[in-house]
Amino acid sequence: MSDGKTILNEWADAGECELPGENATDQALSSTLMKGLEILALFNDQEDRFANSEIARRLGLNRATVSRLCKTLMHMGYLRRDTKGNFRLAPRILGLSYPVLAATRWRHQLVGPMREIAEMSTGNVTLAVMSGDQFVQVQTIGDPISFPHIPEPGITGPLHRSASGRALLSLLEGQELYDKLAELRLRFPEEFATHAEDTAASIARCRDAGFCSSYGDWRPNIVALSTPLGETEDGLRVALSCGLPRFRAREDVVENDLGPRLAEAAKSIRMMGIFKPPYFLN
Amino acid sequence: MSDGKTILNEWADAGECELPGENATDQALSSTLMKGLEILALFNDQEDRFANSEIARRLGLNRATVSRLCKTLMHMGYLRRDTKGNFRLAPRILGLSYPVLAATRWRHQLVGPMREIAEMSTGNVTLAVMSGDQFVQVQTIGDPISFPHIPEPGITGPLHRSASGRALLSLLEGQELYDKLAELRLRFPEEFATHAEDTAASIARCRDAGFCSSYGDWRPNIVALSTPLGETEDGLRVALSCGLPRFRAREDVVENDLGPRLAEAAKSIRMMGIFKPPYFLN
DNA sequence: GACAAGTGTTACGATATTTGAAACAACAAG
DNA sequence: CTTGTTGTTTCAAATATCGTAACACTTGTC
Repeated sequence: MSDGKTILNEWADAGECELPGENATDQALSSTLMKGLEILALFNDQEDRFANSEIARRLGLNRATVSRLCKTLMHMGYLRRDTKGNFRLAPRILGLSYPVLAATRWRHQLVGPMREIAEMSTGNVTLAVMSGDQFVQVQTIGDPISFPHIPEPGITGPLHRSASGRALLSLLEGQELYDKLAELRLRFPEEFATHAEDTAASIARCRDAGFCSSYGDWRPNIVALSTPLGETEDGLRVALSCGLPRFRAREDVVENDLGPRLAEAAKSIRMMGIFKPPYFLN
Repeated sequence: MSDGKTILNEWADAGECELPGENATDQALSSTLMKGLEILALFNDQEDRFANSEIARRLGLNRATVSRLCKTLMHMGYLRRDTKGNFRLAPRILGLSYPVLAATRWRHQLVGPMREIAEMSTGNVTLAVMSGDQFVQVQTIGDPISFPHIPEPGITGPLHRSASGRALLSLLEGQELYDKLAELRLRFPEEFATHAEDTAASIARCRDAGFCSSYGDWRPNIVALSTPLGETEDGLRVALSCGLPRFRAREDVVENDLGPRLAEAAKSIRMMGIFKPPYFLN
């Protein structure tokens, strides 16, 4: 409780943060590179193809500019054209990810425990790491059929509006937490305010009970549980989460059975010595 | 046999291809975007961190330029700094890949058959697609421990110097094959010549016997078998491959037992109707 | 068939972005 | 305290990028 209040105070302080210089076109950043990356980031699981003009419209760019950038991206092998002339991501883009996957070998050791949790909860189980103002799933266990989205490494979501994200936030302390919250507030002003209390409560819950829950905060029909695992030696913050379709998740079961069991599983995973434990666990 | 000769002839023709205009700085390509992407592509499973000056040295760029590009990449969330100040890929880069994974749902249907092959062969089994002048693994089954590299989606390799790549090449016919070979020859002039005969033989083998084999052509200590599956509706060419440590792979077993079995498995996978079958299977 | 509206690409000149040199601070090694 | 790194920033010069315009195509309508 008092933890929650403390956080909310830090929160309020985070109101006065660096507005100056941010909205002006940062002359130290390469705008061309940004545009190219923004094109790649446009694609998602719902929209896997784009016409040139559609890209131009969404990013507010000239058609000619998009044409040249896409040509470059194709030349580099990250974009392809399908039979109808639309742009698609080329499989080669997976090659950029591989070094990250290869660097996180500890994932493989957690597959066993994750499977157990998946069976116990009859849900999806995921491993997420913090990356900037998002979490990124790096390992998933689950049935691709029973869910609307396909559980795969690479799914990203908001830190402040999801169980995984909040468990990750609970791993931060002091200045670092302060900075991250300021960043989030800056990036999503309205959303941040809406979810501030829930986020604070979830962070406190992670510290006190070892897990937090979210009822559709991110994906409307998914109830999620998450527990902070800790930090790897190379500085990645990791959380373990579990997702259930809403209709199958009774609140009292989630809070009094599943949650504690997930926290328990996290505890035994921490015994493996992969992670530097959260600061609040002595 | 005659097929192999035909290919070799096409090969020879491929000698006279567009040298002009290629080496000059293509004014239609965005150089800044290319530099940024080259920075990201620098990382691999062996080298997962770089100092600013090291990047500058490898890409022949000014330190100041690299500083600005990396700042941009960090701003976009694809690069991070570790505690020692080195640049690393940020997990968020996985997010770029997810749309590709989500678009290839058929992968999941093949996990079962792939498991069977893995048990049968006691090796790694992978699903690879063609992307530009490389193959990219999109699904892997196997033991991360028994191999020097970690089997994961995102591993890329050469088309002309690997079993997977050659099986993929065997899916091309006519002009398309011609063009692809020309592209490969242009990009790897010396390597291409060295492996030309093996590549031609492997492509012929895929047509005749339904599989091809490679004894360390790509990874020195790995013997690989591969079979072409076909083409998906959205134009991705797919091959199914199997890798074994060399010491465990007796050549006669590979050629007379494992190979035919892999080809057989491919045949039954093709019955699932996911792929447009190779042109040479009427 | 002819027309109109839309798309994607290529020139080309103007302009704005990027570039490299130089200076700086930080740091490590001698 | 040097000396040699490294990473960042500034600034003017230069170059690469941008938008306009024109082109060839496609698509759909009448």
